[in-house]
Amino acid sequence: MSVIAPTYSVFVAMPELPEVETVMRGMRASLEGHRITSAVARRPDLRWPLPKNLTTILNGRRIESFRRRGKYIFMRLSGGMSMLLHLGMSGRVTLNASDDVTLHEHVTFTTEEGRRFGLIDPRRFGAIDLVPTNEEESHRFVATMGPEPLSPAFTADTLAESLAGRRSPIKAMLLDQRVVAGLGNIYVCEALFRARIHPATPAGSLTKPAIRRLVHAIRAVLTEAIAAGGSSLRDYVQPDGELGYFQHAWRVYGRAGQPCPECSKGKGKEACPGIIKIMQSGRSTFFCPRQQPEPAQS
DNA sequence: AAGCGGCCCTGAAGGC
DNA sequence: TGCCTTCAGGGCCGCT
Repeated sequence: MSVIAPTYSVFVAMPELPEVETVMRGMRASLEGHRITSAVARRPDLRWPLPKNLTTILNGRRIESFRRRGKYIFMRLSGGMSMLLHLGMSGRVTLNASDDVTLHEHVTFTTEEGRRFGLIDPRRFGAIDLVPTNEEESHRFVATMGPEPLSPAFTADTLAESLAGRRSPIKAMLLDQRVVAGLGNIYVCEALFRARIHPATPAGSLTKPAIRRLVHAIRAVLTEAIAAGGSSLRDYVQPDGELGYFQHAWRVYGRAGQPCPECSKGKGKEACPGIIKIMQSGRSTFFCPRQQPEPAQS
């Protein structure tokens, strides 16, 4: 008999790559090798209709492994089937929680080994689908997705190629999952700040040094956030959920009106107006106008 | 065809 | 206190 960890839930406010990675690691630690003995779907759809035979197909299968692609989690099952999971905006996973069904807990399954998995998603922007394991990469959710930002395939050269000729603001381009996988509003803001790039810069006008800084900044912020989320998951065993601790490391996101953490360090900080918020394509963008000046017009 | 706005959904937060 | 409006955003859809 295996040791069952204390009850906990994995909560993330806005699941981007690091949060999805954290959730996937929690699922792997709790569920890998287990056999599903019951599955329940309490509504027919999330963002899209659930597979009609979802619970029937899950039932009896062994959970063999997990992997992440962008913001999607693949749970590979015995018999050559994979379940895709997207947490949308408000997705939360409970593992080994109580038998009580939580509000907005749309899907639940339990394992022979005594684990209970629950997917809670109030806004229902999340998704679940099934796909044969050998066809994972051609599933419509991931087929057109760009490179994993932490993989060797994501380089200044490949990013420059994607951005060439594009007049959209770099902020919008980085949110496009076809350009690079897994980034959302928070980490795009953070990466642009670290790379000292104005979010409205036309993507195709970025210089190669700027693109190199951007690739480095994206890798750094994601790596740090995964480390923080991981430690949060490892240490965190309360039932009611809490943000991973990386939220405290945000330098610009959600900090409108506050001093810029970079400008505050150096001379001339009185010339910095602090972090400001603008709207781009209906999304909020946070940046420092002094660290990230508007690009020179040419 | 690139680019952009609208839409889905619920809960939190702010205004009066 | 309570009701109302606004905002949050991932990703798809449709219009230009």
